[in-house]
Formats: sequence, structure tokens, C-alpha cells
Amino acid sequence: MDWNEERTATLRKLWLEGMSASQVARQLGGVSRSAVIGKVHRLGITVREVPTRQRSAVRTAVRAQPRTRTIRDTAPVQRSALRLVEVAEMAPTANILGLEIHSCRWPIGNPDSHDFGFCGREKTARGSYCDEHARGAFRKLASPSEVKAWARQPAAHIERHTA
DNA sequence: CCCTGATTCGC
DNA sequence: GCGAATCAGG
Repeated sequence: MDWNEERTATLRKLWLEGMSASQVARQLGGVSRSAVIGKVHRLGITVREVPTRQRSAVRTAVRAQPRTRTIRDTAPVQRSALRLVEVAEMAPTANILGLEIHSCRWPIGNPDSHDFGFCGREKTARGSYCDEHARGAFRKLASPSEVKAWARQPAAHIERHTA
């Protein structure tokens, strides 16, 4: 993997936007965090446009996608498992560089992978997701009796479906 | 434990 | 020029 012009340009852009070295490395693929830091220094772009304090949005976007669900949030998901699977299978239309203000931010795929992306379809004015993904993301609160019922479920058997 | 950037130095 | 290893932390 060499630093050709395209990869260098992407590095420059992501870094100046405030993405951390390890995040840039994962987006590019084939390079380590150290490699990115080394390159950043050689390019002389250690001072970034986006100050540390304002970086959280970018960070959250890149991390996205839960690793494993706990029983607490898994249980309600089960009830609409089929629809969540459908929703999850919608192909990404944007990567981190292509996200616009109006883009649906539903993460798709493994954030560590090259083909990780975001739904990118037109989102609702106030929310973070398009209509389709908003239906997958939000649900009514469960009743106290339902919560009790989930709590009695063995976690292992539920987590197998979402891990 | 997860993570951050900075520096050094053999390659 | 490159980046693993290390340092110094959060």
C-alpha cells in the first residue's frame, strides 16, 4: 500500500476534518494508525481545522453500529426483527466523505471495513434518518410488564441473533 | 480496558 | 519517505 495522490488527498481531507488517526487508517484500509500519524507529520498538517472539542460528531458517525447488543435493547428489537433485517439490507449510498446535511446517517456495514457507509438517502428535516430507517430506529416504549418478561430471558440465546 | 497524538530511528 | 515501537497521556 503506497501513498499515491488519491490516498494522500483522502488522508489530508479526513484529517483536516478532525478524524482521528486510527479512524483515517480504517477508512483508507491497509495502513496502521502509526502510518497515518507519520504521514500527517511528513505532510506538515499537524494543526487541524476542526478543534478537538468539536470532533465528537465525526467520531460518533465513524464508530456507529453497535458491536453487541445487551439484553436491554435486544429484547424489543426481537419483535420487529424481520423489518430490521430488511432495513439493514438497504445498500449504502454514501461514505463519510459523501455525507451531506440532508443525508440519512444510518450506518451500514462494519465500520472497520472499506465498504462501510451510510444510507445517505434523503432524511427527514429534523431527524437523522430517512423515513425507512427512522421506522427501524424508533419504537414505542415497552410496558413495565414487558420489561420484566425480557429480563427473565437468558441473554446468551438472544445475543446470538444480533452479534 | 478503550483510546489520543508525538517522537524516534532502523529500514 | 516510511511506519513500528515507544512515550505520554485521556
